[in-house]
Amino acid sequence: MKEQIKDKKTAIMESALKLFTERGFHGTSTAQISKEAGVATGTLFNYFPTKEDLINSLYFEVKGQLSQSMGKEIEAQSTFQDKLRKIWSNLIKWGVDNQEEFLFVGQFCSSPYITKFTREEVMKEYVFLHDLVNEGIKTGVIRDFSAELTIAMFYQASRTVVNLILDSDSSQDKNKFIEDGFKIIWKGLAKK
Amino acid sequence: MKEQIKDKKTAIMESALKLFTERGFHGTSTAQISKEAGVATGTLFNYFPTKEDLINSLYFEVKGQLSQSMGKEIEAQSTFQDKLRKIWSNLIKWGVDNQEEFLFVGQFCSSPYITKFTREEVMKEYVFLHDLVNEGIKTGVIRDFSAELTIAMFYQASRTVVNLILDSDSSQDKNKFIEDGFKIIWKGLAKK
DNA sequence: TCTCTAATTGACTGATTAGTCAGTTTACTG
DNA sequence: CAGTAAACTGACTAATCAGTCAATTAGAGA
Repeated sequence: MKEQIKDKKTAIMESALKLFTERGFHGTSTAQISKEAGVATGTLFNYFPTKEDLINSLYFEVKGQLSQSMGKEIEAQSTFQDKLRKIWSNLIKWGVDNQEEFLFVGQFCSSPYITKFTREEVMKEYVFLHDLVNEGIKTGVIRDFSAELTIAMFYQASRTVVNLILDSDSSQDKNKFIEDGFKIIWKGLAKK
Repeated sequence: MKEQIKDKKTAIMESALKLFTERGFHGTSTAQISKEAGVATGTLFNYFPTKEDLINSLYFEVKGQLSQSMGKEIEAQSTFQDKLRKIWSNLIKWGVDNQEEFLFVGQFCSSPYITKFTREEVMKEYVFLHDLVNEGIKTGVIRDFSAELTIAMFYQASRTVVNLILDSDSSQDKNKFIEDGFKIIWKGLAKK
């Protein structure tokens, strides 16, 4: 039964994710979500007391996945620049490979749903990025701006590149965007 | 009567803008909008055949305002860097001074409402930015990346800074964010 | 003042919404 | 097998939705 539980719950979350990115939060009804998941309406409310709970759970789930993908194989990188480069490509790969999740995060973050509390709560998962940036500043590899600004500029730049890739038809532009995007943000942040 | 028309129409648009940023598109009903505007429901549908028409009109209106603010006093600037610097501060000033409009644009652009067509349609207003960037590339002031990438990185960086300012309590951080943000994006884009 | 036209109104409609709950099925235990 | 607890169902509800339209109001010209 444990397996069943997970099956239905994930089915609901997957359907919700798909429909939310297609039609928006309020544009998607709980009835549509349960139908798409092949589940009764009541089951949805068994797992998520309200629709807003579902949206929030989805956001934490997706942000967790993103944060995990982001940190992959960083230790294997020797220089600070290589580490940042790896995070850069991890972020972009995640966005391109998980288009729905990527769009969902964008939608959620620009929506009135997100509170300052939620944003700060999620930020906790990015402590290691914060530490890395502070280390880079201390060792003089990157310029001494506030870590908040540095991280935000870096993260949003990666989102910009993903959006360009998703809009672009040609797949050869893809790598150019990734390379050139990093050139821009790295030169902007690096000390020399 | 001409005056009346404009009064009611703008009242509707202003109320819609306010409520959309507070509660999202689907989260705001046409009844709420008309009530807030001090107008009957029927009047709203007199000016905007459907709710989607209202949202779209609002987007074009707001983007027009933004594009106008962005280009202010550029001719007065002599160097290319000064021009970009002016656009940078214009963009940020607009976002900070027109918070609702700023958030609305963000919400709309990340929503499923926006089509590739709408995005391209709005892009036409930014031809002068495109020209400026191409000129910068040709004269060797900025690095030779695709104008699309350059503009997107620059524009999104300015949005990032506005978001940081809106989240920040201290007003002395504000100028620091604007200054440092430009340092980052300029060094990233400039040739030397 | 009267007339005509266009703007405005808000009660109304059929459809849809988030969420409920009494009853049914399922799977495990003893 | 019987007993039980939890998962699951879907018809149901009160509220709300986008959009309509017949009736009313207001202003401009004669």
